[in-house]
Amino acid sequence: MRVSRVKALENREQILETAARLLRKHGFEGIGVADIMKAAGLTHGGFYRNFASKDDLAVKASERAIANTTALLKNGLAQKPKDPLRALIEGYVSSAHRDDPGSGCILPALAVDAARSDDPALRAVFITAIQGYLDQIAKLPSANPGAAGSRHPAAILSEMVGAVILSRVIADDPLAESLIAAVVADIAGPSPENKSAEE
Amino acid sequence: MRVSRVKALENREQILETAARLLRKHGFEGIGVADIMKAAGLTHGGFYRNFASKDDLAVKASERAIANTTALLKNGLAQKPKDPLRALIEGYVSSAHRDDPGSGCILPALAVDAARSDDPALRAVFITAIQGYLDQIAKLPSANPGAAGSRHPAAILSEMVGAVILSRVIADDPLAESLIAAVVADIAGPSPENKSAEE
DNA sequence: CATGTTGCATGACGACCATCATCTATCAGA
DNA sequence: TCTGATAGATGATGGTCGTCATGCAACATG
Repeated sequence: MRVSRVKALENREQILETAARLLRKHGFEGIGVADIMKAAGLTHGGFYRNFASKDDLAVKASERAIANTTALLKNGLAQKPKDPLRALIEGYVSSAHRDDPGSGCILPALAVDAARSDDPALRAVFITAIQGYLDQIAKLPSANPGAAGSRHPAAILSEMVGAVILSRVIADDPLAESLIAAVVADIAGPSPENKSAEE
Repeated sequence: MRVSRVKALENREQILETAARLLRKHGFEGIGVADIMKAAGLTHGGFYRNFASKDDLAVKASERAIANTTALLKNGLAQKPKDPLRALIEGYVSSAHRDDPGSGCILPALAVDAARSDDPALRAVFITAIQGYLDQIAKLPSANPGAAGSRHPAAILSEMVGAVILSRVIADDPLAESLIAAVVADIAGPSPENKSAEE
């Protein structure tokens, strides 16, 4: 079953995108090569012509996932230049992000799996991702020049990641919504529409 | 190979403690029943006389892990009644906790695995654990009655959990230490010994 | 148009896994 | 002391997994 070169490239793309989604959803050990290939519309046979191993796929798919979400992030922030920190947090710490790990940030989805791995290449990908987030947050104009002061980017990122993970555990429990609301307010301050009621 | 009743109880305890440690270290899918039993000094044969399934063990071992760490927590806090929030954070967001997931809090270790699970019993255990932490934090005398104000417990817990997870990813990188320091200072304020240099 | 090349399907292999059946040696109660 | 009960060892089973060998059909080059 040979296929044209452009089709072969499309297939590889499809494998990468599918893997990026399924690995985030099920974890590195929660889904197998055969299932990923099947979801990509192929059989498991051609896998090792595209990737050296499942670990190799994990690295490439993680890089792809990061690239996709950072692109989304930049687009989202560019459209809301007024309060970028709030825009970031409201998108990140949200029920939509909680309910769709397959197309969300890799940190709440896979950081724990990466921490358990002893593959240096995989860890490097995640370290770079963390650094990227920290740099992005540091560049954000401090949205809270007042009482709360401007916090260290590592503190903000930790809170974002932890909030998404905890909200995924409690998921359908009403507690999840209040947790999300509390964290958004904690980082970005009280929501603008309620601001007049403050002080 | 029958064994006395007290010995049988000891064995069950040993399985639980070993499982609580190894599951936190490797994740629910990262270690098997046979390896847990071997580490507990037994063979895999007697497992199903003690537990209904591996999922059942995951529930019981998670409960055990929570009981152990909350006991440690209460002891630690009782010995430092001056600034309990700081004591909590300095113990939780620390390189010691980062480097030993096997005897640490289950939330950074296993919450992601629990979120992926569809076992209601397992999820219930983790929801209870989160609630317990939130209640404990809420009861803590607000250590920052000043500028930073008293934050929502969910915000503090999210930051704690996220910080430990991220620090485990970057582990040996020097970035890990600065992340820990930044988060501790963010939650508990500047460390007391440096306090005179503040303001 | 001819032919060597190659992407992918089929299928198999060995390792590992959760689970269970069976056996046996020892304990606990009479 | 005798005997039924049982904790745990041994071993097997069916399933899943990552990985690879082989074969084929279609492409790209001449």
